[in-house]
Amino acid sequence: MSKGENTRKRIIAKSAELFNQKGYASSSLSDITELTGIKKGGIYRHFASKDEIAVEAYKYAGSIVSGKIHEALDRETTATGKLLVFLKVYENVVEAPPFIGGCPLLNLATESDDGDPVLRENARRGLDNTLELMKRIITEGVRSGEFKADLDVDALATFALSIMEGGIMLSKLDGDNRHVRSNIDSLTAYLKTVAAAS
Amino acid sequence: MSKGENTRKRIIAKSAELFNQKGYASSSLSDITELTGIKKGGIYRHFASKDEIAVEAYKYAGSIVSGKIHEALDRETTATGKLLVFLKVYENVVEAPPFIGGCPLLNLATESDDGDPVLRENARRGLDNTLELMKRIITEGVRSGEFKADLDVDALATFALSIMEGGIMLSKLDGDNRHVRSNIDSLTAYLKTVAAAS
DNA sequence: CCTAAAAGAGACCGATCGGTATCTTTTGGA
DNA sequence: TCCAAAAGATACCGATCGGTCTCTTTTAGG
Repeated sequence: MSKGENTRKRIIAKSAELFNQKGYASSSLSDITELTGIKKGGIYRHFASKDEIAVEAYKYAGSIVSGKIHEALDRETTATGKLLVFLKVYENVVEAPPFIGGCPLLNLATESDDGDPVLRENARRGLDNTLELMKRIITEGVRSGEFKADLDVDALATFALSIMEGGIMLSKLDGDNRHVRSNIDSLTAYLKTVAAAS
Repeated sequence: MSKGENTRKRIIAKSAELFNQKGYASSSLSDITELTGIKKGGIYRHFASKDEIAVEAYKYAGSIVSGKIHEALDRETTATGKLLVFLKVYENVVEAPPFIGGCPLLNLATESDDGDPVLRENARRGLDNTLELMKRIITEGVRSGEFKADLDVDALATFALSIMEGGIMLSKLDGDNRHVRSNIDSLTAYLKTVAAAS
């Protein structure tokens, strides 16, 4: 890996942490120069605009979180267990989120849903990917007989992701993990009600 | 009401719409002068800082939403019906949210949870008030025998609010109300599982 | 109707914004 | 080892940021 590639990746990594905490609009190029120790001239050799940095930074943050989710997914054998992974990854969101600043999808979505179209499109793709992954898990749960045959797959995916994102928002604002954690229990209870009769 | 008070309220109302859509950091004083037709000199006669405008604007947006929720609450007689009101107020969030830009609590929370402490404190109070209102509704549902006696009141309040906020985020980003709407159905189903046996 | 106080306009402040052009340093392959 | 290309620093750009100061206009009570 060339020096340039290395630098580019360091800029992306540091910017991702910055953006996911302060938000895109509140973060400046000067913040990035401070964090990376690279002056503006050096940064703009690797990126065309602040927007391009933001897009790459978001992809990076998303890939980190996605990686941790997939790791945890591999350790689960049931659809129920796999669905709960999405919440459990954030069960210590206050002190130890999978990526500093919390859920990149939630942060980018709320910042861009009435604004910047290119950032919004990236967020939309992240939402779509996550929902699709959940739906595959749920569909497999139906196929294997773990869930009722007439289960509404889309509705459950939306429900689980909403609970996850909503819980993250509450816990981060409150500074207390209890919201995410109690949502894990509540969703667990709900999943039992959509399980196939045994 | 004096001319000054009137102007102050107009600035707050317009700023609230602006902030709830673009976010606090992305909105400038110049945006406010354009929206209100009042120059900076005039604006700063009524407010000490942009922060003060933001605080008042958030209170205003919150009071509008709160008003609509309470209206709808009065039309419901059961705890189940009242809890669903919080989601139903947002069932057309894409084209017709109770306040333009979506849920002020969600927007302010995600923008301030790693930043501005005074805005964050305001968001925290909004969260607390909403959860308390929900808990009163749930407690009354337990007392009246609508819900199981051993129901975890805090957990259900957290659950319902998470579903509401998460659903709003998904629907706004996706540009489709189906997430909020399917969450209404899912929460309805869940509430039946915590109802007292009949 | 008069006038003092309230309200608002306009011009300006230093700081910082995102971005660029040019010059210097570093890198790594021939 | 040399040297061209890659990488980065420095200095600068116009625009806009939040905020202030002063002057003019409007308002409303006596």
